[in-house]
Amino acid sequence: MNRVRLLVLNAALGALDYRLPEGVSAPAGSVVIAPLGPRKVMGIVWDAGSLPGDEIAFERLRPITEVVLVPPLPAPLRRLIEWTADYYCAPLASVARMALASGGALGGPATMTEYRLTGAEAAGRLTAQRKTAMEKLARQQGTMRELAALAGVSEGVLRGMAGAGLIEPVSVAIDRPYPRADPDFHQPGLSPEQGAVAGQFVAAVKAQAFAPFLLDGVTGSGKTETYFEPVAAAIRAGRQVLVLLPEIALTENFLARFTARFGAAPVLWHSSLRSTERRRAWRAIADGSAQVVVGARSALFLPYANLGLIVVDEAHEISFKQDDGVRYNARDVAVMRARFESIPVILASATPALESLHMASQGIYTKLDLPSRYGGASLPAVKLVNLTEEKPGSGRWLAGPLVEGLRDRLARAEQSLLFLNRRGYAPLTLCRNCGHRFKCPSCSAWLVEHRLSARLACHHCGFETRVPEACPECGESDCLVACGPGVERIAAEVADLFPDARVAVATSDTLNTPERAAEFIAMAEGRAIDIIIGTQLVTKGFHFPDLTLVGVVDADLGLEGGDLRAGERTFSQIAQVAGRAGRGAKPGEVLIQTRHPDAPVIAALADGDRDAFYAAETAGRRDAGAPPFGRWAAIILSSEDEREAREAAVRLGDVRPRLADVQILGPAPAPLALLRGRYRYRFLVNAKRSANLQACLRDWIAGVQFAPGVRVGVDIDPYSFV
DNA sequence: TAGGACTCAACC
DNA sequence: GTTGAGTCCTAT
Repeated sequence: MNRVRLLVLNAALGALDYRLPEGVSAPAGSVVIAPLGPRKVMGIVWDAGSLPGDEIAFERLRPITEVVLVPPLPAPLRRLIEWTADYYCAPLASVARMALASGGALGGPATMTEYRLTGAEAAGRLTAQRKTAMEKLARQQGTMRELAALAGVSEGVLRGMAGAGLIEPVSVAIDRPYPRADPDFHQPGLSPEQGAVAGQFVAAVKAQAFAPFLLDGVTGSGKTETYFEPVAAAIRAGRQVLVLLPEIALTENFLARFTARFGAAPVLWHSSLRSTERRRAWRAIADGSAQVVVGARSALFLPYANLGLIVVDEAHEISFKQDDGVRYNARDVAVMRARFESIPVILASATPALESLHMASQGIYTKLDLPSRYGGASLPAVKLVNLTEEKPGSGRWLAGPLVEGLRDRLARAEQSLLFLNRRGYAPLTLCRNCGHRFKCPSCSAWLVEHRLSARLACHHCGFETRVPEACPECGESDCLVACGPGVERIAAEVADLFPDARVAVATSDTLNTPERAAEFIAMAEGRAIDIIIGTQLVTKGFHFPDLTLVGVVDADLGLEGGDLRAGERTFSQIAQVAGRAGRGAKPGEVLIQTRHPDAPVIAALADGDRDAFYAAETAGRRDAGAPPFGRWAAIILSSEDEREAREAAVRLGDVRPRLADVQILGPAPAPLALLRGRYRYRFLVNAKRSANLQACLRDWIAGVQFAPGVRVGVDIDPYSFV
């Protein structure tokens, strides 16, 4: 019987049965278009008997409209989708949607227009710009945008040249092949330690079996060069590699190193790809021609035809945890994907997550260490600046020792980096006259002043407004005061202290495109910047040889709020940013400003004693029943109506399961009680490892019928506690 | 009485 | 999630 069960890409529907027209074949994993009521939906043919759903008489089934011409999703990916949906309590369709990149990668035009020189002589005189373009574009072909970049002229100039018949359009297939990576392009000289580790990785790639590794090495120990060897081995074996990076802002430096090693850029995947690039990458990944894919977490669910290795770089990074839509942790899902694909996976980090270290200590992951700093550069000396003794002046945030350190580096023509994980100028603006505080209209959060753009912005929902002249509450003018520091304010302080210093602010606001990031890196490497002031964006990836001083403006900032991983996050963030100092021949120094020099995290940073920190943190987690010893989950109930949200929370609370190994806290208003116009109530669930947490949550929630406006979100292993 | 606001159930 | 049908209400 030609009945197929589809996983319809619609979270509320899930499985629906269809009829396969005569002569049409669609094996499991096939992507199809099917009629649904008056419209069409995309779906995936699922394995017979593995999706629960109603059985409907064959005569009532409607036929599938079309089988999409892409390779069927491979079985290991289908298992991964099932596992992810089950583990994170998410609809199968929402997970499957990530594999299809929301479907946008599938359709679309098959050709695009590129341009090349016609070879025609210019009639009459040639403008200087056209002349340059003619010279630079000899034997080149590309889109207007690409050619404009190559020739260093605007697209307008090129359009003019097209009109004059100097360049001509050519229609090319949109899915041009990517340049081939050459595993032997440039063999690097590895240290004996690196060589030994790389050898184990290469053997694992050749073995083609599930093998999870934890690559533990301090910043500058050459982790990237080391894991490039198994990447090369996979390329040689004709298999694909996925490298996950936490932030796309990091890729600039990574791409340069990759290209130097393999002679070609890898295939990039991230959420802001243009639709044509997305389609091209998706198809190359699905047909196996994309050799190495470098991407953000969303690259994890793509339908690789022939995956041979996964690398998760900076594996401790919390940005691998997705906090909207399907709430999954790409680091953990990467390990599961490697298991389903029967391939090795490498988690690389200088400050591994406690969970990863625990897996290694249990013998589940193989831990490999890269101890010494590659090239012999020494680790920076760390000093604490006690802010309760060394008080910066009023409206100032840099204490004496840090100011002296900056002065010293300026005199020696060396670079400094100031780290403060807070964008904008000031996190709170209030009225001196009436005490009015500027709040976001749709979130329970202050508006952050951004002086560069003269705006007040909400960092949760994107709301922005001009900074008003007068207080909207009392009407008084000239009464608004900025409270607390952001990077822009530190930059102002530095400019005031050292008017001649060349200062750059590096945040997601200022480095918001690859071009701007590249420009910043070029300036920093070219020593056109004396003092870099940045958020977490600057904590990793960058390698500036002349940077010898790192100042942490407020080490206590990340410890506030008291969420589970505050200590671990602070430790890894400051350890990472400290690793930016002294990467060249000159030794580095790190100054950490704090009001709590005795806090375990801060003391461990000062002593450079990672093991002491991990030991203390492990003990704390064990006592709290926190991961890796117990498990946490959060349930967030939200509604645009406060009363509706509260009532839903109370009703769910009334039917809470009473189990010995599951403890339920709440409901309580979430710390962010209002987010994007929705009122939020929260339960926290702490379970022993013996409990079946997901089943417990599913049964619990399924027992309550919620009002239509109420959304129920489950967050397994939450990172954000707001 | 046309049209808007709203609820509800089906979608295979 | 999206859609169309059904219901109720109001402005004209």
